[in-house]
Amino acid sequence: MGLDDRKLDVLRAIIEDYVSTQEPVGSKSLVERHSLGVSPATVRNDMAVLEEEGYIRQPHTSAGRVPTDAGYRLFVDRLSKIKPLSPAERRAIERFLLGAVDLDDVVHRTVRLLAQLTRQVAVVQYPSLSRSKVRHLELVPLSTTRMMLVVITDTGRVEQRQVDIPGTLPADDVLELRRIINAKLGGQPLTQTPPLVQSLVEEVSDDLRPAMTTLATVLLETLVERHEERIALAGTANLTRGGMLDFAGSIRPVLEALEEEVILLKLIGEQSGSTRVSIGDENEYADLRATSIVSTGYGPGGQIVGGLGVLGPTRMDYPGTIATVRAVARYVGDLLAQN
Amino acid sequence: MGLDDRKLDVLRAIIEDYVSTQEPVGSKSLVERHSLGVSPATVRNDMAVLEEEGYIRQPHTSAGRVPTDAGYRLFVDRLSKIKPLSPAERRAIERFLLGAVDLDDVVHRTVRLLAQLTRQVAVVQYPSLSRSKVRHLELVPLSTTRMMLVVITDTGRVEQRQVDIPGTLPADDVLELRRIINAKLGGQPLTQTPPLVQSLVEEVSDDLRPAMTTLATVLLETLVERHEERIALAGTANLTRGGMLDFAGSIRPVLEALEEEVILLKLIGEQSGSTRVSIGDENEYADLRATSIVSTGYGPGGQIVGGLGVLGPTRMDYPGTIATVRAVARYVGDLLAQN
DNA sequence: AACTGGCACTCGCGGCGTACGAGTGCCAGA
DNA sequence: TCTGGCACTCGTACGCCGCGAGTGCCAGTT
Repeated sequence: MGLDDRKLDVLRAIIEDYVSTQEPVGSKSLVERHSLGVSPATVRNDMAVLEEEGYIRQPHTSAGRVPTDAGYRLFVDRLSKIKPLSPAERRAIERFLLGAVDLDDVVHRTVRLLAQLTRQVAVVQYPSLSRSKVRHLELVPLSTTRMMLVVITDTGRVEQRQVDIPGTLPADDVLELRRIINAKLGGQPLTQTPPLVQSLVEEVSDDLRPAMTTLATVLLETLVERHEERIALAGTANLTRGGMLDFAGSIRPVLEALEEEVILLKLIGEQSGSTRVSIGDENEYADLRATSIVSTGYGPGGQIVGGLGVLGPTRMDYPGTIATVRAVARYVGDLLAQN
Repeated sequence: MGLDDRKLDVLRAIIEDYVSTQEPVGSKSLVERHSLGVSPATVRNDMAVLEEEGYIRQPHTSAGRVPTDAGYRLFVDRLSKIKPLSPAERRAIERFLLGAVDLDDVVHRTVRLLAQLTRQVAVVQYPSLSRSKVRHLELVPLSTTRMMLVVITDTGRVEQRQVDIPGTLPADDVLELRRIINAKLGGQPLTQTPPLVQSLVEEVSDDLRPAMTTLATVLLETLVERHEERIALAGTANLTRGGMLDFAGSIRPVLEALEEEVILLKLIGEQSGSTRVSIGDENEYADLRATSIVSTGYGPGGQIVGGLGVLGPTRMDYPGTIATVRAVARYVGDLLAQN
């Protein structure tokens, strides 16, 4: 038993045909469309073995074969070569991302670009605060008892919160608070800030203490506890491609899952540098068991600050999608490095 | 001819039944479910008239009647009373919106709340910059040749852009620029800023002029030209309710339209105070001809700073939806007034 | 031992004809 | 002006059947 080279060729051919036609593929059409050098009967024997091993299956007795999740997995791991991008695609990426003016813009352009190139649903995580460093903190007085706290990170993210100060605070004190906070937190990774924020309170004179205590609380909330991560989404309309033949007739659960930021973050968030492919069942969310996710990390230089990826039916063009996702991630990383 | 009261009652009954069952309604079941006090035959005559007048139609000869867009329009304008919200709904709104910490949070909570209550797709426009006043402008030096420009509006929006300054700029000059800009623009409606921004350049000494010119350009771009408006969206999964019987079998064009911010803005953006209902054909976008939009403006006090609304199949519960949209808008306005 | 051609078998799909029944329009009578 | 009755329409569900793609198996060839 085991799988010799020809059986693997057959599997690859089945997957390629099925991905492009979306119809179960039979032994006869296989030999017609690929130069396998053997007869349909031989292919049938190979198919029987592949089915026994769980890489393909028959939707019904008198139909052709369809890849299983395990089949796609084998294909992705060992049978497919990453397609190089066409020059047209490279140009599209550059043109699309060029001219982005701020982080929001970069993220939005990226997610739309990904959706358009892969014709799948695209997801981009904003640079994670936990991978960012504090570049600057600003305190803007809004009234005598209220100010705005603005945190700017080295990845370009800007978070802001309004803070009610107990008692009033002269302008000089505001400057002093700002100086102290920046001296302590500036340049520090956000993951390191909690102990530093705690210690802030001890650094100020007694009369500034109440204000600093309030600020410290808000800082911790803003930077660590709350909506720490953000997500951008595009291309949901692509779910309806292929006449809804994928997704067992209902894209509802998929749309619902896509509205849950928590789920999306688990899927594409905070990646390592390598590309990850999650196929069908491998996914931990039952609602997404009919989908595959291709995701990777991105960031300036070799550093990873966030994740991005696409989600589509298990029947997807893995080599092409993987290539596109990687290329886009690299371009975005370069773009961030320039700032 | 003309429509006497009973005919209008019949139309109302048809719409109510059709909205709840999603099936063409016949004369017999109508008299069974409503106390119209007449026989099916009479209802049939009324139906014939209503059909002639274009308020209802038959999908096919041997089927019941279905409301037309004109029928819904008449219903909304003259036949329906706004449903008062249930206490449970009021409580849900309060609970959901309470505890929002900043504008982003308010908008996100609002849009999810709307989607949940109406079981439709919800859209919320961020407070429009064109309806906002400048509360404060901040210049944050990031390096010797680059700074960040932060604009804070009275509606809580914070826009920021990085600016490359020609030549270097001492800290004192930065403060001076900030002072001048704030003096000129602070408290001004953003719509009034373009001429003011122009005049900024003339107000500074020669050595600050290049920097101020650059800043003025970026200010104009940020405040007026670029992505001026933002949108939040939720509940797209609700489009698939009712087994895709609405939308003529494909929700694809609807999803595509929802990804176009420009379209959404036209639909729900910058409203007057009154609630607007756009039914089916009335909509100018062909892709949305199977949908209705209920939208209204919101803002602190009597002022309108943005729009919000929901989008669903023409077969929707108009009285309930209108009531919910209005109630949510009022709560959000109150919330904004508190800041 | 591996491959091939041939053959009988399976079974999903599409087309067709039929019975059913919900719903209608019309008309004569109250 | 409303009502009951009646003939008519027509979309849908159902059952039947033939087609054909595709299979598994086997005997024969290399």
